[in-house]
Amino acid sequence: VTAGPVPSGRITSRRVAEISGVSQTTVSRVLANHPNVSETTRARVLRVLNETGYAPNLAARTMRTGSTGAIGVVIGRVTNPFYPMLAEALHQQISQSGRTMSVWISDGGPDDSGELAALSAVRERAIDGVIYTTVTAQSRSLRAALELHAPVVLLNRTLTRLHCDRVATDNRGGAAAAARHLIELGHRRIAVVAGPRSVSTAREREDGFVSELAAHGITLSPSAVVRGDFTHAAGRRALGQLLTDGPTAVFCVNDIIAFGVLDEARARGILVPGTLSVMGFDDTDMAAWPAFALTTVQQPSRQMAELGVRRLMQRIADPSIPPRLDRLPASLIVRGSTARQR
Amino acid sequence: VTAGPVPSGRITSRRVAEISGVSQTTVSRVLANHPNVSETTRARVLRVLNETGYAPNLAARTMRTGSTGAIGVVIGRVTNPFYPMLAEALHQQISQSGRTMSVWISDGGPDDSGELAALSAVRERAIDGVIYTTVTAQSRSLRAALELHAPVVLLNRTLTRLHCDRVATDNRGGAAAAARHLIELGHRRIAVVAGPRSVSTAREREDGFVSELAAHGITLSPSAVVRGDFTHAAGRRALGQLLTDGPTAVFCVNDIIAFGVLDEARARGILVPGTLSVMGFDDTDMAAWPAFALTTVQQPSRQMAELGVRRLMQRIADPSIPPRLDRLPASLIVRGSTARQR
DNA sequence: CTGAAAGCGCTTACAG
DNA sequence: CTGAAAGCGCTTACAG
Repeated sequence: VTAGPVPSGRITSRRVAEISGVSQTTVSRVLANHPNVSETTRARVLRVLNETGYAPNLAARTMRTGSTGAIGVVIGRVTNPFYPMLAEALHQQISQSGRTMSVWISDGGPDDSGELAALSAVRERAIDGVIYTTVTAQSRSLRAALELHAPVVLLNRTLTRLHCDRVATDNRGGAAAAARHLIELGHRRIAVVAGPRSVSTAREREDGFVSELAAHGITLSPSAVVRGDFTHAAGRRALGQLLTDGPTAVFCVNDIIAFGVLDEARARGILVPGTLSVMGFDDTDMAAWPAFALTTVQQPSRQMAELGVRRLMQRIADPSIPPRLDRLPASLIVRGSTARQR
Repeated sequence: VTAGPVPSGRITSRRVAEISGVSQTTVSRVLANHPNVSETTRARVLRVLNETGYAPNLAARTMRTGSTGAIGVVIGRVTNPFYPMLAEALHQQISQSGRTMSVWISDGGPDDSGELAALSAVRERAIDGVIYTTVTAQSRSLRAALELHAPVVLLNRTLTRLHCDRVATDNRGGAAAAARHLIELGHRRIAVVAGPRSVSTAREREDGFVSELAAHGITLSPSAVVRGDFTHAAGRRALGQLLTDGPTAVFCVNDIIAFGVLDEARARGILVPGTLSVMGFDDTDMAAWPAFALTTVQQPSRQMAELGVRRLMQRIADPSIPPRLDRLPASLIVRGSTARQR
């Protein structure tokens, strides 16, 4: 009887043991820095380890320990530059903790293939846990993941009343600050370019902005709120629709939409901020470029990433701790795209 | 003697076998769609599989088959939007083939931590192979990976005289097309914003552009070539330095640099394309926005991703095939940032 | 301080 | 058509 799987090709700890003249157990002990190894033995094994360029087989280790060292990240499409930024911040945190990052790109639809694939990976124990950044109210696989008690953290976009760790920006507070900024500049005819109500970030920013206006006695006509997706093209289209109302300021629920609005204004010869003030939300790199000089609300993406990864590690270490919701503060960044209303 | 590793918590094929009243071997056969299973047995096992929500343990499968189903991707920083674009294209290809994508972010330095971590992952057999997109002449870990005969593909940036699969854009050809475009528009005082000579893409584009100018009898003074990194800030700085020469056109070795040049021109009140024509290379999404309307050279990033992943699969399937170099054609995209020299 | 042995959860050659 | 068994390469409790 000879069951013959594919040989590794690479050197194993057993081979290192043979060469060193010790047991495989001892090699494992040296690798784990176990104290109970004599100095001479340790030195001998370390030399062989170095000479052979031994690297432990992760699958074997995973099989024994149950931990893969990989973290899944479900991230939004690159058409919104906020996601690459967030992905890079997450990568830095995950790498720093000595783990690997597996990525799935997702739009956050009801049966999104990225979310499904990530769920599959948790179920197959290919990853230790997942950070979802683009869930929507329709996400079906998220519910499945939670039923399996998979280690999950919702970052950026969240869902209410879910027994699950969540890390998000204080979107309402940030949007309220944006509203106060425009009010202080004397704007009264204000428009909003919003997103789908099923997306928490868009909804919270829209509501936070509208509430703050209301608190200052400003109500928006229904035609002053245009809803689209998170793209440059949607921003361009939205401005076209809003112009009939003749607003003096437009608040966009994220930067990429604001860039679209700015570009449409540019194409139509509308002066920003002279004739129209424009605001965004995110503070992506481009917002600071002279082409846009966008007044916006900064999301603390590094802190979000740091806290999100930390929460996931805690969840993996102890599945019984009660889920937490963290809201990180957003800050107003004033640039050249907003000005006093004359 | 009871050696007690961490229990999986999730259901195993052995447990499915118990419930179904068959051997674990039979469960494996059903999972593998093996023909030698009676229909009644298959139906019974499938029902239990469904009811229990069984998912195979990847580490165990990897241990047996030697394949992880994961592909590593080493990608550049998000400060250059070309990389998120390329990463998304690679993700699509990798997902489509039913595999997982592990990501490392790298600057491509001599001992870059991202490259090192990716090399580690291949050595530990955590991934089946790696696609490097940011190697430089200094990359040390790449040489180590090749010595180990790890399945490696160089995508985008390559190195010459390396026994290794490479997929890249025809950078020289694309840059030559850019040169002809400017010449046809009547430009003679032309400047170049180049990158480090150790980076193949930057070097090939610079050389291709300069050679084509030379072929048309135009030689550049040394001060007409400014070298920087691939950032918006470097583009802004470069234009400041180039202005003393009074060029009528600037070719930038990538889009992000060109955006910096355009923004510096905007900040200084220099009219584009009236006073200055500007060209880039990549054709990132933003290049088409009214804010930039950048004439540029399009990289075939989807085809690059498709071919890169295919080459890696072939390499994994058969390590003995001779390495190939694929050059994909680049195409000129004319927009509003270039005009006839008056 | 050191080693023999169990076992993580699969796949697959072999026997019936 | 079905099952018992080997073995992938580790970690770790147990014995000495």
